[in-house]
Formats: sequence, structure tokens, C-alpha cells
Amino acid sequence: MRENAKSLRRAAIQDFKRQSILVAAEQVFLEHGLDGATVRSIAKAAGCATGTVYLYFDGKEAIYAALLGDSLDRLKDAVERAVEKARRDPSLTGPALRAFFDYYQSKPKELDLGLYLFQGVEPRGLSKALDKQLNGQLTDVVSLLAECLRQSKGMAQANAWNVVLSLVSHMVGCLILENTGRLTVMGGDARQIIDRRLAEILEQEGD
Amino acid sequence: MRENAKSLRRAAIQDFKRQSILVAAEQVFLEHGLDGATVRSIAKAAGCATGTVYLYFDGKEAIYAALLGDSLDRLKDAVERAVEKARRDPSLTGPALRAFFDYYQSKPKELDLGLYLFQGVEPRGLSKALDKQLNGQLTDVVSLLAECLRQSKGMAQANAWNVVLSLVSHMVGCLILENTGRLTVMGGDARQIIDRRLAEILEQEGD
Amino acid sequence: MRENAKSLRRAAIQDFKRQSILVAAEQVFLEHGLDGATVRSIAKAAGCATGTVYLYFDGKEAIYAALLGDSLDRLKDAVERAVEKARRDPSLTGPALRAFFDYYQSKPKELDLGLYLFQGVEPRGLSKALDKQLNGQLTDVVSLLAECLRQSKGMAQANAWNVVLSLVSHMVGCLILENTGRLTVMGGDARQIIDRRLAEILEQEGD
Amino acid sequence: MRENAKSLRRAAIQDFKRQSILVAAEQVFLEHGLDGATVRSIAKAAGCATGTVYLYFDGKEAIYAALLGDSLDRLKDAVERAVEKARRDPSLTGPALRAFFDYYQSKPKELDLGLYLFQGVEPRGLSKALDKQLNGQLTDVVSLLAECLRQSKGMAQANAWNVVLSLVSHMVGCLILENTGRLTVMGGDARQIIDRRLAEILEQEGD
DNA sequence: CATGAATGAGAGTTCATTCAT
DNA sequence: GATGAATGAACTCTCATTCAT
Repeated sequence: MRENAKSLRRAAIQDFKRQSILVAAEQVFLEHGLDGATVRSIAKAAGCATGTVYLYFDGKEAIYAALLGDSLDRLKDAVERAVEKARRDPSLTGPALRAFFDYYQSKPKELDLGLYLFQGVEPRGLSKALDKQLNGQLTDVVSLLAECLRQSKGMAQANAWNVVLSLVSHMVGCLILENTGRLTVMGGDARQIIDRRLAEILEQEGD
Repeated sequence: MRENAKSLRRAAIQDFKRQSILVAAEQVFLEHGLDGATVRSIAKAAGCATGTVYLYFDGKEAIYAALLGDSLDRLKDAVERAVEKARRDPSLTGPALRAFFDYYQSKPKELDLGLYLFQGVEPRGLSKALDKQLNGQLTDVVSLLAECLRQSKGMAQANAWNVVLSLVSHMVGCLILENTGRLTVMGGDARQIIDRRLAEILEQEGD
Repeated sequence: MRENAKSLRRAAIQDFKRQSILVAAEQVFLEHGLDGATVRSIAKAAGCATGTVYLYFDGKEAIYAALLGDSLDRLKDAVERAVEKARRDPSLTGPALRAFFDYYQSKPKELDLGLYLFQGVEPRGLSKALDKQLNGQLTDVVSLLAECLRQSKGMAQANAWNVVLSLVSHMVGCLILENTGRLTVMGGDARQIIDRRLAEILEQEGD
Repeated sequence: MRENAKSLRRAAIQDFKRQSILVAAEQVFLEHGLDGATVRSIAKAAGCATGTVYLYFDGKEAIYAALLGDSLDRLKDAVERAVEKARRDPSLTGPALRAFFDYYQSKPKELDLGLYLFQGVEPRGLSKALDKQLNGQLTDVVSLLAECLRQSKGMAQANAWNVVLSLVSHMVGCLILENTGRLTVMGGDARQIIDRRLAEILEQEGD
């Protein structure tokens, strides 16, 4: 018992350290970019020595992968919760579909982070394995949304899938343009655009 | 006169060199990424010495900026041509609106290139000046599209502007997801999504 | 008494730990080289924590020194036993002289280990003290062999000494070339070379 | 012509730089060992910046390889010259056979350098290719000596080969023990040992 | 104008050693 | 006594930039 308690405490401390490195890394990545960030600066931001970072992660890319994986996990959780509510109350279908957008709008940094993935995955050194994992996580999220729409509108599965893909693409585009200020400069409002789009989708007849 | 001719010739030669460096740089940037590209490799691809690159550009960032500016110029040209056709033949409004999408779908690398802009502009060394210039170029393109839609559908200007912003966001999202393979993995097709979207827009009554 | 017994036991346990670290270290040194070996890997091979190694040794060099000293002790033991037999039965003089060679041929790694000594003793951190100690141990071994030869052949002491020095040099050269594969590549056989040499030595008249 | 002269000059300068790095590297390797030597310290000793070293060599191991290859080349030259003389004047067979020993005794550092090869080639990171090359160079030298002995004494080829292998092993052993002071401490003299050995070999009947 | 050798700061990563537990 | 997390200096190697030719 005593031993057990001790190792539990140790594990908790380790988890905490790991998390604090991740938090620090996220800030550094977002401020300086994936290549601009140095392990040194991440360590300094985390308040530890350079070598310590390597006790918790295999290297810079591993940190990035962990960061992105966690982010997509949280996204999935958020979407899941919203979809679950909509299942109990179909009038919440709109908000459920918007959960993807809401998540990234409330955490714009996490989308920025993911953008690194959008540049020649291989050449940048991001492994195929990471790419596959992230594709899987993204597909899971889209599946949840498609199923939600299907149940709500009585659409055919394939149809719901296509509508959701279109919607998600639209959300991604809006978020990127908003994050970088391009949309604002041109007088656009991401939330408004998406809401209008959602209204159109939900108005349409099912099939 | 003699002097003048000579200097004209010299200017032409200079322009040619400058262009050949830009062409080489584009290839290298797209293959290795902004950070992965080395000035030496750009020079080698351009068939000149490392130092020569610095005779024509202030440095790596400057090459990138020039490249991006040129790309947006070409985009604007393409959109302008399409819009001009639509003005003469309103049935070509759909293809005109799609010109933005078509341009980047036919040159996916150029969108990739632009994506670097979406990550921490300042810290990466990309100047506010460049950012402003690019915003201006993008706004020009959107203006062309909005005016085209307005004339074709008799919409209010503000309304047309909003519709085009939404459309352009959608296109950007689709292109990014397609370029990175995420859309394909999930069984989506960017062109199809955008065409459906265009059909909806053009069907709607002009307010 | 009780205390005494306890401390004896403790000393025995300490010795055991020390030995197990040495055994582990030898394996690691031989596999990865003096610089390639890490204290962490030695500790892991010894089944203890990194810090524990420092409870028994002053550091990596100290482990190496201990290892080398032990190796030379074992060599001396082996030579002593062989020489003792030859004293009782002079026909065993050949095998006695070959004991040096036999020891290292059966444990080629220990000669490898010793070779580190041959490279920049001081700068590598190996102390003068260690160097002196090892010279002493080597001289002891040579003395044993010289005395054996003197008794067997009735040679003058100085003469026997010279012959043994020559023989030991020869053995060292053969062992090194064999260990590294150079001899084998060239179709040579260390054992055969040394045996022929021994035959010549023993055939010669004792001055 | 003018161009040619220029590039010739440039090539000469390059060769000079390369050589000066090699000379510096040899000193640093011998003082600090193969692992102890740092590229920085080699550069400093050569009077240039760290990066400059990488303009002339692929890395630390490449420097070592070049150093060792050059050394063996010079050894071969020395042996070749001596053997050539012996062919014209058979009374010089002794000195010819001793050329290997003489070379390394006059340049003890070069043997020290080679000793790194004698420690687990692979684990130390020294490539198989280097190992093979060096084996080839060493074999060439031994061949020269064997042929010299064969012609001088009218020995069978196989016999001469074996005698030379034995002799070379002996020389290596003597040189190592002398270089490290072990031989001197024990009152031995490498040159004397080898000369006696040579006398024995040359006295023997040619099979 | 063009060259490309030289620079040197800085990258990711490792590891001997320490010390709080 | 034993642990192993933490340290931070030092490593090899890269590359944007400069400048003598």
C-alpha cells in the first residue's frame, strides 16, 4: 500500500511535468512556428533544463504529435458531448453540427498548430504514422457529425456524409481566414457565415 | 542612345536572372518547405552561385515574399479574365466564381506556399508590410468576384460581398483539406462540393 | 559479536554489488567501447539505478581502472599456475611460456579493453597512478615467465629476460592483429605463429 | 589559359587547406583520442571555423579515414623504396624487411592513430568500407615484404608469406609496447629485438 | 557583376554526474 | 543505502550571410 501510494504520487508528478512541458511547447510552437521553436526555448518556457524535455518526449516532433493528438481528442470529446445532447433533443442539432467550429473558434491556437500538418507532411519530417493517426481522429469526428445529421433529418447515410464534409470544409476555411485576420479585414464574420450555412442545411428537406 | 540601349539590355538581363531565381526558389520551397529550403539549394537550382542570390534579393524571406506576391498577381489575372468573360456572357457566372478555386486546384503548391503566411506572421520574419500587401491583393480578388455576382444576379452589393466571402472561405477549406489528403481519405471530392455550393448560390433568388 | 557479524555480512553484500557492477560494466565496455558505454547502460545491465553506480565507484574511469586491474590480476594468476606446473615438470615450459598468449586468446575482449591504455593515457583521464600500477602488474608477469625460462634452459638471467620480452611483444602483436581480423584476412594464424616461435626458443641452446 | 591558371591555383589552395586540417586533426586525435577529439578543436587547431572543416570533409570519421589512408600510403611508399633497393642489392634485404618497423618507429603517432582501428571496428562507428580499404592497404605492404624475402632467400612463396606475417606481428607488438613506454620500463629495446629477429630469419636456410 | 570559401551562431540531442526523496 | 529525475555543458553538424577575389 505504502509503495503503491508512493508510485501513484510519482506518476501524478510525472504527468504534471509532462503536461507543463506540453503547455509550454504549445505556446512556443504558436509563437515561433514549428521550425522556429527550439527545444531549448520550450524547456525554458517549461521552467526546466533542455535535457529534461528528453526525459518526457523522444524529441521535438514527438512533442508536436502529442500536442496535436491531445487537441484532436479534446475536439472529439466536445463534439461527442454536443452530439449526445442533440440525440436527446433534436432541436439541438444545429449547435451539435457547430461544435467543430465552436471548438476551434474558442481555441484558435489549436487550429494554427494543426496547420503545420497541411504542408507537405513527409518533407517536413512528420511521420506517416502521425499522419495516419490524425486522419483517423479527424474521420471519427466527421462520423459523429454525419450520424447526428442523419438521425435528425432522416437523410440517407451517404448524403449526410457529403453534407457534413462540405460543412466541415467550410468551417475550416472560415476559421483559417478568420484566425489570420484576412476575413476580418474584408469585413466578414466567420460565425455569421457558418450560422447561415447551418440554417440552409437544416432547412433543406431530408433527401 | 547607345548608353540607353545598353542599360535597357542590362535591365532585361537582370530581370531574367531574377525570374530564374524565383522559379528555382518556388520549386525548392515547395519541395522542402520554407525552413527546409536552403539558399544554397535555391542557387544551385537556379544555376548560379550562392552569393549571386543576394545580389537580387535581400535574403530568403524576400524571395518568399516576391514569390507569394507574384502568385497572387497571377491569381488575380486568372480571376479577372474569367470575370470579364462572364460580363459578356452571364451564363459563365458559375465558372467565373469558380476561378479562384480552379486556380489553386491547378496549382496546389501555390496554396501550400501561401499557408506559411497563416502561421505567426511576425515572428517568422514576414513583415507587416508583406502582410498588408497580401491582404490587399486578396481583397482585390474578392472584389472582382463580388462585383461579378452582383451584376449577374442583381443582388445588393453588401449581400453579394457576403456570399462571396462565404464562398471563398469554403473554397479555401476544401482546397486545404484536399491538398493534404484529408478530404480524399474521407471520400470527399473538393470540386464536387464546390460545384454543389455554386449551384445553390446561383439558384437562389437575387434577394 | 552481533555487530561484527552484521558488518561482515554487510561488507559481503557490498562486495557482491561491486562485483556485479564490474561484470556488467565489462560487457558494456566491450560492446560499445570506452566512450560509447554510458553509465546508465552499465547500471541497467547491473540491475541497479544510475546513482547506485556512484556509491561504489568514483565514476566511469574508476570502473575501467578496476576492470583493467582485475584483468591483469587474473592474467597473473593464470601465468603463475602454468609456471608452477613447469617448475615441477620442465617439459611443460612451452605451455608455461604460452600462458600469456593463451589467456588473452581465450579472452580477447580483455586485451581490447587494455588497448585503451595505449592511447593518450593522461588526456583520456587515466591517471599516472593507474598507468604505474599496470606497468607493475605487467612486469610481474614478465618476471614470472623469465624466471621460468631461466630455470628450464639454464640461461643467464639477462638473456632470459630479453628472450621473454621479445616473446611477449610478439604475442601482443599477434593477438592484436588476430583480434581485429587483420591476421585472418591475410591468411595468418596467431597460434601457429607463436608455436613456431616457441619451438625456436626452446630448441636454442641455453647460451 | 588564364582561367585554367586560376583554377589550378584555386585547387592548390584547396589542397593546402585540406592538408592543414589533416595535420591539425592528427595532432588533436593523438592528444585527445578519437572520441575525445572534437571537430571544434580540430578547426581551432587548423586555424579555421568549425563549418570550414565540413567544407573539406564529410565529418569526423572522414577525417580519420583520410588520415589513416594517407599514413598507409606513405608506409607503402617507404616499403616500396626499400624493397626496390633490395632487389638491386640483395644484401639490403634486412633493411628492406625492417622498413615497416622503421616507418612506424620514426612516426610513432601514426601507429597510435591506427590503433583506434583495433577496437571493435563496427561499434565505434568506423565503417566496414574503411575497414576493408585498410585491410587492403596493409595486405599490399605485406605482399611487398613477402616477395622481397622470397626473391632474396629463394623460399617458397607460402613460406615467405608466413615468415613475413610473423615478422610483421612481432614488429607491431614491439612498436606498441615501446610507444606506450611498457617496453622501456621493462628495460627492453624494440630495435634490438627486431634486429635479432631479422638476423635469425636471414640466417635460416631458404627451405 | 559573379563567385563560392569562410564564418560562427545555433540547432537537436546525449550523458556524466548530482541530490532530494 | 538506493533511487532515478534533473541538470546543463558539450557534442556533431547545418546554413544564412558576407566578402575577398
